Amino acid sequence: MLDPHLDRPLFRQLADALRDQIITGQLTPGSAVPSIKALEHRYGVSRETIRRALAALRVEGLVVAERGYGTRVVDEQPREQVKVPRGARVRSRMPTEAERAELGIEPGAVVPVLVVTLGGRVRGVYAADRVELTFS
Amino acid sequence: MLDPHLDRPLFRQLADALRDQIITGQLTPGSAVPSIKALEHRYGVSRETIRRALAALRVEGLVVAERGYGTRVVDEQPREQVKVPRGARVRSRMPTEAERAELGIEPGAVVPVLVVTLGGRVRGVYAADRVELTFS
DNA sequence: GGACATTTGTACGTATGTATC
DNA sequence: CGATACATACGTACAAATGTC
Repeated sequence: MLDPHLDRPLFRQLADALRDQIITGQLTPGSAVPSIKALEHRYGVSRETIRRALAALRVEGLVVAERGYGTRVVDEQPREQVKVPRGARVRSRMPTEAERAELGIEPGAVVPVLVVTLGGRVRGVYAADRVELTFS
Repeated sequence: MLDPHLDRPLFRQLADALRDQIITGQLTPGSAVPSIKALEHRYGVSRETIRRALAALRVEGLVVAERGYGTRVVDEQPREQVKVPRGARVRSRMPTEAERAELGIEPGAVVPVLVVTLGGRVRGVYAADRVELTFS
């Protein structure tokens, strides 16, 4: 399955394989990703390789890890519609630690924030996986 | 400086220290972050701990790593102003690999994308570190 | 509550590959 | 070509959180 001789790093090959399983529905939202130990046996690579592959998927926002429990495919939540006033400007970036805490972004989840400003003043900071901005 | 007995993991303490140096201007945009070896000596922790700290800062979009050269503090670019039409909706998420390639997001950089849709159809996908949406 | 197995998190060591200077 | 610097990948050990019996 994984080929150390390919140009692509092993952990990326593994991430590709798992991503494919998520996209094709073999791993469904909310379901558990096989444990690190299981993946070690399944793919014959070391723990670090597994962990880096899972870390890459976390960065893509596809999975979240929970200590003592396991890693699961993210279950998309219904999004709140947030109205953006005229004249506003919108940026997106990664949150600071303080923002993570305030917005309740789970440790291990990689979620951008949407920042709405009006006249240079911040009007709102939103976790990007829970809102959709509307311009109307 | 770093204290293994604190509740906070070493690599996060180190990330905090480096982030502080960036925010306070001791490490200026575009300047080099000390090399992994230098940081090993400076803080007395292992290479992996250093790398995880730097990885955390990359996830925050504060630094980028360049193989064979080093790690440097990101230099914020002037942002293109993109007008959003009435009725549009905007989401933000992490890019797919294909989008990364298309938008020219460097490997190792953690940059969200802004997705503008109108009537359910995608009108634009932008690298979040290079644009600001305006609604007027 | 306590004991235990499972699972992820953290942290160290070591070796090799690859790109830049 | 050599030195430097980051990337990948193996191994090991212990800590911390969770669930089960």
